Amino acid sequence: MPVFLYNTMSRSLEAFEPLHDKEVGLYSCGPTVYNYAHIGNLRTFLFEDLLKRTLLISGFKVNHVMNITDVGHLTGDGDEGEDKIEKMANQSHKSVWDIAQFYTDAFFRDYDDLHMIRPNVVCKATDHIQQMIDLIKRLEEKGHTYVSGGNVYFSIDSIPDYGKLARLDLDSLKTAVRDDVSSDDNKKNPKDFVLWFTKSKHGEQAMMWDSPWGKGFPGWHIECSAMSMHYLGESFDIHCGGIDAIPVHHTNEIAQSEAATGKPWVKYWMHGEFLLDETGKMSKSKGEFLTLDLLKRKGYDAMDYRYYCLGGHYRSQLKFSFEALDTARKARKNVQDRIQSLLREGAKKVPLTSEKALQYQATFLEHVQHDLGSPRGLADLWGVLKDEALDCDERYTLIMFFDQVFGLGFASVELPEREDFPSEALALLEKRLQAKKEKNWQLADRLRSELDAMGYRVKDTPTGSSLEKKM
RNA sequence: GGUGCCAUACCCAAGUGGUAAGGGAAAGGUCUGCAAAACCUUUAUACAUCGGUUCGAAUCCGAUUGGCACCUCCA
Repeated sequence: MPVFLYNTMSRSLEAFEPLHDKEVGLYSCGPTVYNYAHIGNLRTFLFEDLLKRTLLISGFKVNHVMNITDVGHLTGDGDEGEDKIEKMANQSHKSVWDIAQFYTDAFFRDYDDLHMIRPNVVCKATDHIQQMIDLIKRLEEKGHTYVSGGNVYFSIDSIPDYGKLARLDLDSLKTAVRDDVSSDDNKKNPKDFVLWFTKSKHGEQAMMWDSPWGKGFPGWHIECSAMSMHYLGESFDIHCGGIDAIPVHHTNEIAQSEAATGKPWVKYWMHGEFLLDETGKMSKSKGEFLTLDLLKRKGYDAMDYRYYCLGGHYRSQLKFSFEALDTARKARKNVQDRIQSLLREGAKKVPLTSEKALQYQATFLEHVQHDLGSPRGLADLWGVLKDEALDCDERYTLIMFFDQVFGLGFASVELPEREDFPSEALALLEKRLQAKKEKNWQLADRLRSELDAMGYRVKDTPTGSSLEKKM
């Protein structure tokens, strides 16, 4: 069963075939480390993790490279722009290196919390300045560049197919439509973009390097081209990122990469849709800055957010709300409760042999291999949890198999231990049991509400009473 | 102005031309001293509207209405 993926380049579903049999070169656009990631940023990384896990379970070997943008990502265009990290450093009176390190660390804490499998290579832009300079030199030799106003520009008119990924109609595009972006008069074509800056209105920066064009710093797009080719070769399989990267960032990456090598660069382009909030696109400046840390402070688990994201397809916009997150939390908890009751029955992993179990496995794979159909996969999970034709071991085994794709940590679900509860709560529970025996319902009910006030729910079963921490 | 996407039950949300997944919520029932939990059952003659193609459309085409994103900060 092949894996079908939606390729932005062809705007259609394609059977996935890597360039080199079962080895996949995967490059994902990493974070710009000037601030915390918000949960919308994280959704894109979760999509990429889902992609990687789906490829892994389908028998591919994945070589995953992700960049860290720690220089060159400007707040605006041309020499108007200010480096995002430099700006943050100035505001907080820290060095740019400290800022980059701080937010890189914060990013990977979220990454780990969300059970995302770390990339094989994480590369920082500032460690690959030489590769970028070399790439710009190649472009220069082939006549794709010009120097104007002190900066090196890529000339989009030097290639025949600029904008093919986004299907841009160059004649009808407006430039600088947004109020906060002004056009750059140094450009021959307003769509040209900077490869190397030596001039910035904001003057000397902390991050500057010598180059054949003078002391300066790289443009934003060049880092992904230089590093991806450095680690994955001049042609590789999959490049992914957020949907916003299509018209500019990825368009420019393709232009400069293919102009430099003369070869097709990336075989499959994949893009994750946005997570929206009530106001529309999620932002770091307006409204509540929704970080994973904030969700955790509000009492959610990182896995609640992961479950929430899996419930929607990666190519659909998802409108975030705490109500929706509550739903995901409840659903995930219900899954865990069911796993616990399987464990109570002594569930263990076994080889799957029954026709029914194998059918579930095949159906699940078909769903996730169909352009990462995680919502269908979750429905399959519920099917397994509820299907009494499966025995306890089969169900447990299937759940563990599915979780290789979900990454929801179901393998670490264990039976709750009584010791998890404070002794005073257990003492109250014991007293209530006694009161019940004596048919002292008043006392029993009072003890139950006391426990409730402490945050514990009493569950009476035929075999006795137990506690459960309320959410 | 250009480009792309979306409108499915109370809410979230899948749907790959063949007769509407799943979750949450709610209601009824079983159980219970009463609750809670658990378990069972129920909840879309139909997928924004109007046309068209087809034996057959939520799925394809066109128009209309409403919403969103992008067009050099952006995941």
